[in-house]
Amino acid sequence: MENRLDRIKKQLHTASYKLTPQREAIVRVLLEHEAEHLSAEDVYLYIKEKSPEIGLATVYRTLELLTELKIVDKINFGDGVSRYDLRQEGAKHFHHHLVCIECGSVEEIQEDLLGEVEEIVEKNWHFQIIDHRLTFHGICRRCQEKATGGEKNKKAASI
Amino acid sequence: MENRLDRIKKQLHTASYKLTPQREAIVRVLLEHEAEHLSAEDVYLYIKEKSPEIGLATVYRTLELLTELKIVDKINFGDGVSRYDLRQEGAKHFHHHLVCIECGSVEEIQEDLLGEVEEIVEKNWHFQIIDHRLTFHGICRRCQEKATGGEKNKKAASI
DNA sequence: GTTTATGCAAACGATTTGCATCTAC
DNA sequence: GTAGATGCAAATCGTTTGCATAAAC
Repeated sequence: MENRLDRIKKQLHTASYKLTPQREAIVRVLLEHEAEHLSAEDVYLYIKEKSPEIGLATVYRTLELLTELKIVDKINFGDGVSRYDLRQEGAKHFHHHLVCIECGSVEEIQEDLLGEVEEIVEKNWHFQIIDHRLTFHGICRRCQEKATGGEKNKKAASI
Repeated sequence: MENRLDRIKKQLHTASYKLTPQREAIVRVLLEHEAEHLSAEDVYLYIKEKSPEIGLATVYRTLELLTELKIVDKINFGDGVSRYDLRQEGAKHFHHHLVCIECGSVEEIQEDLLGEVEEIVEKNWHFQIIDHRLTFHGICRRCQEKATGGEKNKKAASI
């Protein structure tokens, strides 16, 4: 974990960006909450606990910076908020997501399942693929089990 | 085309929504600009040419309505604007998109290329898929040709 | 006639920006 | 010392909402 932080710091340095405590704090929060899909506001609130003087604008600016450097990926599940996801180290491609339309949970698939599909697209559409976004909308395992158990929970979350 | 409009009108009627001229105008615009990926503002401007008294709020409300009825799909390419795409008649799934990071053009893939991938996901992740969003980011054919100084690549894109 | 839809303007929330101040280098 | 980064507040932009009026049924 410490290694990973250091490597990100080096990336910033290499790209000649200054290493401010705010930037470090933001990266730390992302590392500590890797499984969640934090919005800028989420990151801001986490940091505020320890460093109350940070500004939301700085969070936005830093997240944009990290997106440019391909350290994080900016995703949008259609709810009007951008979320920021640490990219797996060395990952060429963005991972996939499973969004539950019942409970809103988001699961990640790290494997790249699109190899064959991309070959087809590159060949038949003459499109040179650089990255992809794949999200499945459906019912997660927990909600499936809930549904078959008792037909009560109906907290629809439409996208 | 006229048939399609009528069928959509019937869908509205069946769901007991009123058939207002505004709603019809919005559907017409969507039908006339099927290849584009119109934002609410785009739709608004197109309609304004012929019916200047329409309000932007009505456009938003109608597009939301059409999304609920699964007549259109709401997409987001990450530029902060929602776009609305007519769904192919009878399509169970959302079509795929090819977004060019050079020129910003958006191409559509109507075929469903995810059959096998979805089987894998349902089986290995126990996730019941209802719909999907798949977007490839890369370089479109035209921009590739531009980059290589006009290298010819005449193979037909057939499937 | 009742219910639903509309248009307008105001409200809203997420994100961006201008600017004076600060800080990493 | 200087270029770049920050914090704050104000501005911006897409979208939603309240409400009185109008139109579809």
